[in-house]
Amino acid sequence: MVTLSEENYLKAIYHLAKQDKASVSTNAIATKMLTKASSATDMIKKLAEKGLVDYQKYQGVHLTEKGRFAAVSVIRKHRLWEVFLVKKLNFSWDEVHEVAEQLEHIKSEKLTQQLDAFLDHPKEDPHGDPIPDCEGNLPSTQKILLAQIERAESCICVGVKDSTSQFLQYLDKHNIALGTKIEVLSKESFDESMSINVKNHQLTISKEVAHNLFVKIS
Amino acid sequence: MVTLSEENYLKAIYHLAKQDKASVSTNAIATKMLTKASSATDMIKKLAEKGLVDYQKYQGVHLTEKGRFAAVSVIRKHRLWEVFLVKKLNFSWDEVHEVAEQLEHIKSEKLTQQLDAFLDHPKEDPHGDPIPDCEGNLPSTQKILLAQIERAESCICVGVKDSTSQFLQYLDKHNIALGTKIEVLSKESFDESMSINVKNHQLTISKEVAHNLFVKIS
DNA sequence: CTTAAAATTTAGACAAGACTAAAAATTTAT
DNA sequence: ATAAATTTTTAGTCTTGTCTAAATTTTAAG
Repeated sequence: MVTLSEENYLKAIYHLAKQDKASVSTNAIATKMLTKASSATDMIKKLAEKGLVDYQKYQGVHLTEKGRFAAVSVIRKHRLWEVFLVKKLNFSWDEVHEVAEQLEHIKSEKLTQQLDAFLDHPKEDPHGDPIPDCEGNLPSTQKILLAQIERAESCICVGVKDSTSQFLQYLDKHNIALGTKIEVLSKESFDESMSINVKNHQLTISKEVAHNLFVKIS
Repeated sequence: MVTLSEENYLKAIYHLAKQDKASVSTNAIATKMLTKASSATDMIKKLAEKGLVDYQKYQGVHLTEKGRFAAVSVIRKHRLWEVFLVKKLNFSWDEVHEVAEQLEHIKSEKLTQQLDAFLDHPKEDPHGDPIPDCEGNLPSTQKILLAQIERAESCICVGVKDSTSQFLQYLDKHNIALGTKIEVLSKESFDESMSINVKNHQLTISKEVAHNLFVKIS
């Protein structure tokens, strides 16, 4: 049995590990969990005890296969619930995170399966993040950050990196949603700001925005 | 903020108090919570501290208005989720309790309201129990136990007192569901067993069954 | 290669919720 | 009305997850 707290740590480790394949440091975990390094160390020991992470003192951790599966299972539930909230209960994409953080810990195989079916086996959550299947497989996605586009080119918004409500509401305000076509007009080398066209409106976006929008070339 | 454990105690106290208006004893609470009297005492003190119950040493507890509202709110969520599981996710009425015990603790006003609307403001859960409205009001129900019927008479099943899966599966096996018409043919004074007719099948039910089925006279 | 800085772990403490054993209050029975 | 039985509370302990402060290890700088 994996506790609620353990599930949250596993999720944090999973998200931190995705970036590079190296081991995840105690400090990184503590920062992500908004807790102290000593608390992270304590939890790491419990996770290692249960075979969910590989751990050597002072060397950080790796998820084991068992730990990765547990983490991905929680992420699957989180994203399915987000879809439910938006599609069925009229939540907007900036309101779902907090509630999904609670719902993701509900333990019932049948519930998850039936919810998945009820939603027609969605492939992505409302922020464009892929939903793992029940075996823990994630479809590999071909998305890049808008900031990585260097020349005038057309692309489609397929996801967000930052899903705080501040950022999502900024996107709403400028009519940018998943599937929205974005034409890059120019890029300012001085501050990395970009001039783009969205639905026939020209708009200048900052480096911060460009670094938090995932697109695919269209 | 009311913790998960506190919510469960409040629910227990609410259910125990319904029977008679007298105060609820420490032992009764401990028994219902499958815990020890000393643990119940500890929790009672916390609830009293938070103004959720009135408590005097050795005299048992009463829910305060605040405590009653908190309890009813949890019961409202529990029953709404049960409806969701049966109506939308194809759970049967004997499978919902355990999952609803988890879902009832999710904290989000908006979630509860939207769920209620999504389900078309149901008045009863899948076992015939009334769903409190968002202000904590419960419709008063006019149901009696089948065992209280003394003579040949026709009635309709409107609820169950025991909702363990053993009992619910017994009812399924004999084609008794909410809304099913039950004709009482005779009652045996020796053991309180009853002879009834359900959908043109005659059936003898024990005292135990008759004491756990709610009906209304039709 | 040695030392200073940074990261990590250990030790000891605390709050929530539970338990056991023992003490105190209430209820029941004679 | 008092003794026995039952109920309830208290005292002290345990586990989980957290914290602070101190000690240890690793990393980085010179």
